[in-house]
Amino acid sequence: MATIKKAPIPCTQHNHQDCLNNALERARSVCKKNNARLTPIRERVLELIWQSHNPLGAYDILAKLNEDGKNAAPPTVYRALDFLLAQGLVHRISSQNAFVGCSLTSHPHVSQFLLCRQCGVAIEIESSAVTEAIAKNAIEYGFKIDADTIEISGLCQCCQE
Amino acid sequence: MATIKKAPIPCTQHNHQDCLNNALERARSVCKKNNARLTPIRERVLELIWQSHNPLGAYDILAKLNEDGKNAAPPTVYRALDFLLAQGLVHRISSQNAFVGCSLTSHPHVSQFLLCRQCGVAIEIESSAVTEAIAKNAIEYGFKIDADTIEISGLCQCCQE
DNA sequence: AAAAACGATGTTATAATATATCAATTTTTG
DNA sequence: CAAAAATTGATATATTATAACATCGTTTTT
Repeated sequence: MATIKKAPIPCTQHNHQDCLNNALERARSVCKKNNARLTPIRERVLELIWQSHNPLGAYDILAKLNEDGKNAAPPTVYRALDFLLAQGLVHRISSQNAFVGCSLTSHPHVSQFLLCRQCGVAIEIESSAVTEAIAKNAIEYGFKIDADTIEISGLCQCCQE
Repeated sequence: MATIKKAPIPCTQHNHQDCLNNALERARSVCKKNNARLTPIRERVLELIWQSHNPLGAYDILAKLNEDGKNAAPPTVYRALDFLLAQGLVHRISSQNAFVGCSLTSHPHVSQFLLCRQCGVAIEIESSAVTEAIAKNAIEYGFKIDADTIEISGLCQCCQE
């Protein structure tokens, strides 16, 4: 029954509860389709990551997880992250050793982000022009691409005042 | 007196001594121009990084450095790396927590690599099409770019047999 | 040339990120 | 239900990176 609409620009005012709900709903649907188990821990980790559009470190996730009264250890978080990464539900932001929810429904192997160095927001983009330009270049070198990882740092719209 | 010629494709057979010599010579020239001091430690670290076209971890560099009989500590290496990064002489490969020599003479703020998951080679590319496609996308989001970081993983030509 | 200022390095300790290993438990499968 | 497989718990440790302060050397100023 969900209406298709353009996702909001993360760094601008928006109803973030919608982002969270969409992400969780999509996670359930993806896992069902892949016959993968979205266990309570995994769902909780995804929910924590989606508290904002800013990448979150594994140990920050761990701390938030343990605010519930649990006493989880690092492997708990990293295993949940591995699962979510494999399902294409989160992305790893290498330049920050942190993790952010995937905003897109397609191309799970492509990861293209604009990262604000001020407020920390991660804006996921989906540029076929970029993907194609890279593919073209790879061909020149006889290189066979598995995965794109693109992390562009700078200042988001809101942080340019 | 150096003849301008196209750099070899790193994963293919080539006279690597030339790569090393070019890199060191360029380092001296860049540092002179920037009025920066290419001290013995810094030059040695750069030399170690240029032992191959594969990104090298900080602690691997440290180990090689200490093979000379020294007993350096991590900060020694990280400080040298910070310097070399600032001079645009090496790049950080975030997805590997490793460092590789810069093969190009221009655009020190742009970092575009094809990374072979088999042999580990890092092929630095310089695609204005990619850069422009990203710039165009950033404009859509009102995003002001500081630095591109592009790390494409896959299989290099030599590893596709 | 002596003193001061600055940059580079040495040294120790520790922070931050990530994984290996094995045991216990839960879920699924036959 | 029993066996197999997947998930989680728990402990230890590996890997990557930085903070803080002391020392040394070079350059600049007087």
